[in-house]
Amino acid sequence: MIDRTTHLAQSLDQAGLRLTPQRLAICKLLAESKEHPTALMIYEELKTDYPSMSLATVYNTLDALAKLSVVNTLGSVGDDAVHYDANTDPHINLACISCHSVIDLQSQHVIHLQDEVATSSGYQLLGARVLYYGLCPNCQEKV
Amino acid sequence: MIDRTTHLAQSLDQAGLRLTPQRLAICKLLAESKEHPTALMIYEELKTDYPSMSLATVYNTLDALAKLSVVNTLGSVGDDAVHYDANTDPHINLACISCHSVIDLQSQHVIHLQDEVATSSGYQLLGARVLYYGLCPNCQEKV
DNA sequence: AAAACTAATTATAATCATTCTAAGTTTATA
DNA sequence: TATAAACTTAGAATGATTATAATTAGTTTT
Repeated sequence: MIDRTTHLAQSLDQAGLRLTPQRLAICKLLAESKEHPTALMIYEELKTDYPSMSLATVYNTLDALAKLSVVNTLGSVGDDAVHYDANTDPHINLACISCHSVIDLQSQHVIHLQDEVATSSGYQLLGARVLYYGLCPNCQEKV
Repeated sequence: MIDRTTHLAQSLDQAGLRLTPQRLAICKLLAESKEHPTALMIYEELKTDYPSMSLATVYNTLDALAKLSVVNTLGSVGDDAVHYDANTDPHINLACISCHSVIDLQSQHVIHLQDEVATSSGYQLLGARVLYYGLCPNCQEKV
């Protein structure tokens, strides 16, 4: 079982892209994060270790990873910024439109779903965005 | 079986919002469209009948409908613009990242999925975004 | 192991979807 | 009819993302 950081890095490598320290750091952060970060969030977190890092590099790397279908783009969650998910196994994302958190949810149904779409649609599938949104338990209390 | 345009209009009405001609036109277009339009697409289409229509009104109305959970926001489909879906019955959206078209797909699994998330997540669900993306049969040929 | 070439990064500027603001219109109400 | 509240409009502002140009790093050639 190959770890997720390696998987992302290998994908870049196999696509003929260089494994620069910046790219590796982005892969690592994205692979280990559970919070489905935006480009800006990644940039902010890496600033400490890579003070010269440019936001453009983050966007470029995320684009490359998305094109290689090893990360999914979840789109905005009420905060006008694209969130990314390095977990491309079939699963559900649950977003809170109040605190903008995103969590994962396992489900058998979503695995069947993916199979179904892949075989019956005629599309060459490159990614998925299975996201339900609403108020998380925490934010429901605040109302 | 109430028709979809009426449903959208009633939702605005019941929320205490006025049913202006602009809002009604937006509801109608959105309800009858099969192409999951963006704000700009709606604006362009309504320009002929409503030359004074402002893009801001389109955005405002879409926001209101989304907040009322009677339309879902699909996010971008490779074109950097948010697409909207007035069909909130559980179903799948299939997007082509090349021609930016979006079609619907029925599935039993997605109905179960919605039930499962609603009952087991603890979230107060307000909408869904079940979208698979890839290349449509048409665009596969072009490659 | 320097020269020549290519790829990647950076800083900054440009773009463009979306949101905000202020002014003017329409509708509802007294 | 006056008054206020809700809406629409046009245009300005915002801010995420993308493009550009210059610099740096890596690779290949000789």
